[in-house]
Amino acid sequence: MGVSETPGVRVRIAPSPTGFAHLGTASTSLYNVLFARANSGVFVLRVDDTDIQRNRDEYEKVIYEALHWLGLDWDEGPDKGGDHGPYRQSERLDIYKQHANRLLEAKNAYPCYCTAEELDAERKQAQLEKRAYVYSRRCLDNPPAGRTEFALRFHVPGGKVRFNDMVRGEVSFDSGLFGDFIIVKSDGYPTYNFASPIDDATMAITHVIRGEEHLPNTPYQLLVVDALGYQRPQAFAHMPLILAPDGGKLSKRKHPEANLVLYRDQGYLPEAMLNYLALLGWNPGTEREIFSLDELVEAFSFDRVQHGGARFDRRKLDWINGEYIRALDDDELLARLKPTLTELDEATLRRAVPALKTRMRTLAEARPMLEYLWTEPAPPQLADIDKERLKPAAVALSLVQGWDAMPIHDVLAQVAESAGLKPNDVFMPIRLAVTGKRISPPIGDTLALLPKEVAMARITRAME
RNA sequence: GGCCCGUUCGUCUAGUGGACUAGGACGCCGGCCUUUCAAGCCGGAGAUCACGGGUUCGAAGCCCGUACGGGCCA
Repeated sequence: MGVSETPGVRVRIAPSPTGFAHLGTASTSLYNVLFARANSGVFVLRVDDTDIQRNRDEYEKVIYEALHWLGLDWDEGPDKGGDHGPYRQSERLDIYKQHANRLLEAKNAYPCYCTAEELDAERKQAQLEKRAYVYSRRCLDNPPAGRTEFALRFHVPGGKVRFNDMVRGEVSFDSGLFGDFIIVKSDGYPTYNFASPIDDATMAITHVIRGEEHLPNTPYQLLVVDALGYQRPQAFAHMPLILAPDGGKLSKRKHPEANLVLYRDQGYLPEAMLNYLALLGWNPGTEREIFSLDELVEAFSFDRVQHGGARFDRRKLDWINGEYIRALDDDELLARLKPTLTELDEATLRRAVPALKTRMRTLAEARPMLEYLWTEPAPPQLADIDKERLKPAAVALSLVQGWDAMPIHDVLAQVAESAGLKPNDVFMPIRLAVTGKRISPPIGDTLALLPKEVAMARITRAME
């Protein structure tokens, strides 16, 4: 599309391994990958694990697994290595310490001995006086003596902080409103707004593409970068949040459906998922809706990204997923279905695929459709008239040449016609007899997928 | 509470001052097709463009305010 490449692009995601992989992580990763690929850049995975004390490895793997499922692979990361490691924040504590010392020496930071209670009091006082709270700078001007426990505060120089956002254009904040913020907590751990810009700078990240929730953090991080004498990223892109159906942020706690692998387990195709995620907050400016990853790389641009959050709509996802399933060729669909239907032999499944294809929005919907093939259904309660209708059908079926969908269907259609009935008057009792359900594949397929003896036995049983 | 972001059919969105009697998609409703369910095709309902001022010959689109929603900080 004539979009010129930016050389040397390096982008990153920095997920926290705090449980399951979140939809937002998938979405952010996707946009990073799109940008990296369009610019022949490098995609870095960094693990933001400074807050986590337990089970780090496991949660990290959960994220890897989810991203691999989507086909969003990274070039550098804890598991892959690279020239800008280490890629876990927990392994970079020395780096943060060095940088903190630099700021301390340059008087861009100072120790703060205030207790939580004192700070709280300051804040309440400000609220009482109805003015915006900023730290009093007591520990800069006149630190209390005799205390040993301290945090490190950044000495905010004041003035406007401006930066370029590829989604929103130039953004500016007044740093006079910030107050001196904490960069190292009293336990020695860096805060997010300290660690993150250091990582980005030392990892030579050129473009920071992340969720809109980080927009207010950006000026703090830029202040740190400037004070350290690093180059700022060339640009940021703050992507709209994925909202829950109720309009709030999709949170891990309140919304179990934020869990990415759930969608895999429920039978969504990764390529459909990516397609839908891309459309949440972005549009191509045309009426086209279906895009492969490669096509997204081609079509995507930040200036067509929405500024407000977008609600996650499962129904639209369902539709897109159905489109992808229908577009799969039979062999491919078979391969995707196989792992979820271990009860069935491959030959049977292969025969079922064509009939299933237009009937599924998710892979998981194949199961209730085919369950009768390995589970004997309870004998149906048929009305007497239906039992009567089964009799000529059973006779005709027993005489059928070749147990295949087409001849079976034709024979049953004849039975109905010669009895002066609508096809469904005959088909439905058979469907019920054989599957125990009102919904099943087309009648010929429903029968042909079962061995003839089994099908006949179920029909006979239903007539009793 | 402060700062920031946003507000067009139920949802995702098109729209960058006249082509807007506001377009598309999902969903919904109806019809056709049909063997149930789907798929497919055709049609329909659905948005006083959050509200109030202003600028302009002309505003969904620009400016100001209000309301509401969301995010961040504590």
